[in-house]
Amino acid sequence: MFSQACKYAIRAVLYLAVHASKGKKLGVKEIAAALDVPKYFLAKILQQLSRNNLISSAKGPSGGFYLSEKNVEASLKDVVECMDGPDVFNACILGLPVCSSENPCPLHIQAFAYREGLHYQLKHQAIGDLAKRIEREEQKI
Amino acid sequence: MFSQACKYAIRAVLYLAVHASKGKKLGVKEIAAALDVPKYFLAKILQQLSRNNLISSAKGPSGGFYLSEKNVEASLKDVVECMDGPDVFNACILGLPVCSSENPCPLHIQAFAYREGLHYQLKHQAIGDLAKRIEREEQKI
DNA sequence: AGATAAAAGGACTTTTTTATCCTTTATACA
DNA sequence: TGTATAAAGGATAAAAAAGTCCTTTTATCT
Repeated sequence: MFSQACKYAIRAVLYLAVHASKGKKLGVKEIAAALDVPKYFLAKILQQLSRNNLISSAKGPSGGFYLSEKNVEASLKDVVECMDGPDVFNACILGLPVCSSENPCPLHIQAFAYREGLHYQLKHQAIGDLAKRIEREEQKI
Repeated sequence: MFSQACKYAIRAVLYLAVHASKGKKLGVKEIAAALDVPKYFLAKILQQLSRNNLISSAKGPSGGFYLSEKNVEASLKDVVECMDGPDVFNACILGLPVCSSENPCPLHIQAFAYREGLHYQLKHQAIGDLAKRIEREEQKI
């Protein structure tokens, strides 16, 4: 479903949402260690998220990554599309160039409901709200 | 979700279910042309499916691929697991090593329905039945 | 101003996936 | 029995994804 980079991105964003803030930035090293993820690869991913204004960063001593108030309002759908492109939730499950409700591939019906469901959920939940649930339920990231 | 090889495999199997039979075998070349898929790559995929008894084949003149009566009773879940391994429908969407209903990742609830629903549908529908529907509704493969 | 810390960016390597080609084996049929 | 046909199998090539390293830029603090 998601590329490795996208998985790391989602986890990093959620980790930042829970553990960082403008006053408490986190460096790549810390995040990579906490998530048990390759450090340099994660650095690239955070760069990309930062360039696309999905996370915030500061250089220099006491610098690092965090989520601004604006960032917290975005959704994981934005993160996913930033990493894996805009078609993740629309592409045909069999890779057919044309596949829609009018012109469905043999698995369209089976795949549509579920994919669309995930899409909807990721789209309509703010990262900040998700983070609150994660804290409340003490979920691992 | 599925690897390219897996997508080709699903399409090839359905194509055989609709267009081939023991009395009317199809060669790689024909199938590849019909599906607009790389020929040699498809050959490898058909080999693998054949080795795992998900499709049938015959060498020599008037040889080719087809589905036996047994093959037709299998499900696309078998095809998918043959190509992408047994964990496709169980693996955590974020790649976490432990992720279950008891110990859910932050996206477990959202993803579970999606994956499990597709899994169920692919598992409980025989390839032969799917093929009938494809013919009836004149769907593209 | 100088030293240090951390992200940004570019270049590169490794691994995996996708795709191609060539040789061998099996079989049908004249 | 020889020839042609088609899958099976092995080896390799090309492309994409994952992962690493090095240099530059920006900021902080003394």
